[in-house]
Amino acid sequence: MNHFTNNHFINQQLSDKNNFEAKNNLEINNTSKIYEKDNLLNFHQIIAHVDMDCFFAAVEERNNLKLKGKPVIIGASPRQKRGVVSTANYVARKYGIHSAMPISQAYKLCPHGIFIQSDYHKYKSTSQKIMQILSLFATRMEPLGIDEAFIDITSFAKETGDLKKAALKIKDTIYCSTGLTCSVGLASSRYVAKIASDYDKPNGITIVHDQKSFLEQMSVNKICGIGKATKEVLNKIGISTIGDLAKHDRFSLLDKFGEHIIHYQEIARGNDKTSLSEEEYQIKSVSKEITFQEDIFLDDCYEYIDQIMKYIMEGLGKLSYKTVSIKVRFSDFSTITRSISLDFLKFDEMSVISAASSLLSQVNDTRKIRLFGIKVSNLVLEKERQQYLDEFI
DNA sequence: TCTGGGGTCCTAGGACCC
DNA sequence: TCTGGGGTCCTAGGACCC
Repeated sequence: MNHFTNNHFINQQLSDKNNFEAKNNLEINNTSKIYEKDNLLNFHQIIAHVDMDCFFAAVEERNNLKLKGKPVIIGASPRQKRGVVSTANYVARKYGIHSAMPISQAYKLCPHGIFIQSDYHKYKSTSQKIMQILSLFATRMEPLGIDEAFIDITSFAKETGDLKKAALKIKDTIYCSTGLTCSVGLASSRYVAKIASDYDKPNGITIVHDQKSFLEQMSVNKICGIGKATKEVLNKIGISTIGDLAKHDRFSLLDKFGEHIIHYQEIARGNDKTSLSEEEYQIKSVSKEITFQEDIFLDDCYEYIDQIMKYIMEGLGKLSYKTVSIKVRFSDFSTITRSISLDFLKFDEMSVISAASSLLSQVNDTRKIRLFGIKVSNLVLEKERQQYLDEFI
């Protein structure tokens, strides 16, 4: 039993890690007491954060039953010198393998593991199916990457009248359609819902009725947006838990971190009232970068421009762009970017190629290079580009 | 240990305009 | 001769997310 189920302002954590079917018979922990004033069902908005469990690895396991029970590691090939782990299933995690770990290290930890190179297109089609299902329950929806999303389920939850049932319905529908499990967090704000979905993984449901007691003892970096760098600075001034951040003097925070820290403090205080965006998601940039197996000379980067462009044009589809950037990472890992905004919106390949070449020619450095990439941004839909052209003519 | 790749958002300084 | 202030765009770098 965890400390939250002992708390008077109870947050429900409902889990069954082994048997998905048994979910339907789940009971709320007997010690739970839900005070009406703290019942999430009575809040003006109910946000669910749905996070697929070890998504890439789970898709591979579903497609190949022979993988069941084995350590599965998705990412670069272990034969490659450079590359990292993208996703490791729970069996692989027992060996100490985790996301972002160098693949060479993962191989040392678990040489008999099943290493699979990630196939983004395969995962993308499953992701689309999941997003479609989620939209059935949502009045508003914000995907976050390929395998998770926030959904506003206020109406659905209130109609159902039971938050646990509502969460189970979402999980069931995804499972029946894709064979994959996910973890769900329910709260009155998106940030708390996100922390909640992470609280009981995999295949869990966490419902937060009282944000304050749920958040108080957690490390500040549980808040999405507070990473390693910010955490270190916060720790130095005596802030280690979300409760500490909530209590800290606002003006001294403003001094050290600037305006944006106030939003984080409001989240820590359980005051985040922002709702999900009504606008449809539109991509803001398309990029492609390559890390070379062996460092190369600056002059050799030109050879890769064509190859990179193919990816970018594919990703752009009907979007026009205005800004072209290049990124160069040297062998010592220091990185520079150079960018240029063109006079007019463009949609052709040649404009990127010539802009990227020209930016590259302006880099004056003799160090060898481990990564080269191109990005286009300031994207505009074809329809809007036409309007823009009409105004000019 | 040796650090991918695809994104988003923020900050800060400078240019430029009114 | 000295020089405000607001707004917007551009560029570079960095933090952070999955």
